[in-house]
Amino acid sequence: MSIRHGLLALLERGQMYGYQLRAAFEESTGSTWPLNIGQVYTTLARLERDGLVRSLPESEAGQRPYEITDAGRADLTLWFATPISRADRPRDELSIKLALALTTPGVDVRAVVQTQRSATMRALQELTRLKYASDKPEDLPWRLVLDAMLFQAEAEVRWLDHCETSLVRYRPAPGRPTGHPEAVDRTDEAARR
Amino acid sequence: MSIRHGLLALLERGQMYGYQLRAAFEESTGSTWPLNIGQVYTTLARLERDGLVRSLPESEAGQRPYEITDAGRADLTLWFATPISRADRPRDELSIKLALALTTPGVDVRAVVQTQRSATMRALQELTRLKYASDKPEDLPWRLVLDAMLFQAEAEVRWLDHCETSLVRYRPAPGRPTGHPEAVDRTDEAARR
DNA sequence: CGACACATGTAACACGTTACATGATTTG
DNA sequence: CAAATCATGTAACGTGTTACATGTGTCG
Repeated sequence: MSIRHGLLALLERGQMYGYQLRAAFEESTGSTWPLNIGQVYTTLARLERDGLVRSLPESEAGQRPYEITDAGRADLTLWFATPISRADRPRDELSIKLALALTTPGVDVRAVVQTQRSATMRALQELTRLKYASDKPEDLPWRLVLDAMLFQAEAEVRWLDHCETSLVRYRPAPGRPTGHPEAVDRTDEAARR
Repeated sequence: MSIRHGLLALLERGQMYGYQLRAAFEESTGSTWPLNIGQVYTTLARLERDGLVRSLPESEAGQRPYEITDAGRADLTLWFATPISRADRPRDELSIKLALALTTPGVDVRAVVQTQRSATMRALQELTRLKYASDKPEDLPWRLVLDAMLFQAEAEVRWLDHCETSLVRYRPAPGRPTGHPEAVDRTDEAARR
């Protein structure tokens, strides 16, 4: 649903053809999620089928611009007016992974948490670097997208720490022992940082 | 990729058939993301095709259990050992929406932000209620999944506030005026809460 | 008996990615 | 000229959702 409405929003600024739409989309969102061109065309075809856009005659240079229709404008207005609910977001793979790790025999949950934490911390640094060492400091849309990722990564690190803390007191369900009984907690908990 | 590995993890606990797998998956993740049964069967078929699980003869009651193979176990181990990177997560529809709202003519960005903020705050309250008024306080996997959602929702609210702050100083690109010049900021900013 | 939960599957569709085919234009 | 970029499309596949078809077992 994301791209569908994204293209509609871009077309609200004026007529554009596929290649332009991809460039505009990536520019608006800071090239964080590259948009593949094939999907632009298939999405445009679906939008036209649904009456939300209208394709215009191909130009002499072989470009086929599209324009938004009234129905498309209505759809777009609705999109902007409707908040995105938790329910219609994709499953969070990380929390599923952690939840399942807890009940899967032979998995060192703390290792999983720590590996993820390192990766997320690295991502955090890279994002911070991008934020300050960039050539487009004036670009508010881009900065907000970047900030969203920063906020999310920070929350993830906090959650991972929270998981680690919770784990200390966790008595695994019947199965093989984990190799780190709770008597050890103070030692390596303090040593790791 | 999420469910594929999720099913593998569940099968690592022992043989199970489709219906059981769905129940176990939903129980592990707190029924937050209901898993549709059709997908369980198609995913199992793909896993079998790829040699990660093996289907066992149908029982007298018409149940077809599956067991994980060595290849499946290897795949699962790799999954747990590999952190989930920012790159392979789905696009964040909310930040795309906000980014595009900024450059779409006729959109009241502040209204979009505030509507979303209200919705997210409501979700936050509901999650908090669930956390404390639940009949499964002992269930660590479920609690961690819930906490992940709480952390994310909190981060989202902070980000939305951050957006609103950034917006105050934002001078929209050439186009029609927004109707709330910066001279007004102190008034409605204070009145809203 | 009839309704409901259990259980397996299939079909159709939306969305996303990768890869390929095909040309026009620009530029070193 | 050759290579890169611009530009449009299609095919194949993975993943996810909804809906339907089908049958068994249980319980009021």
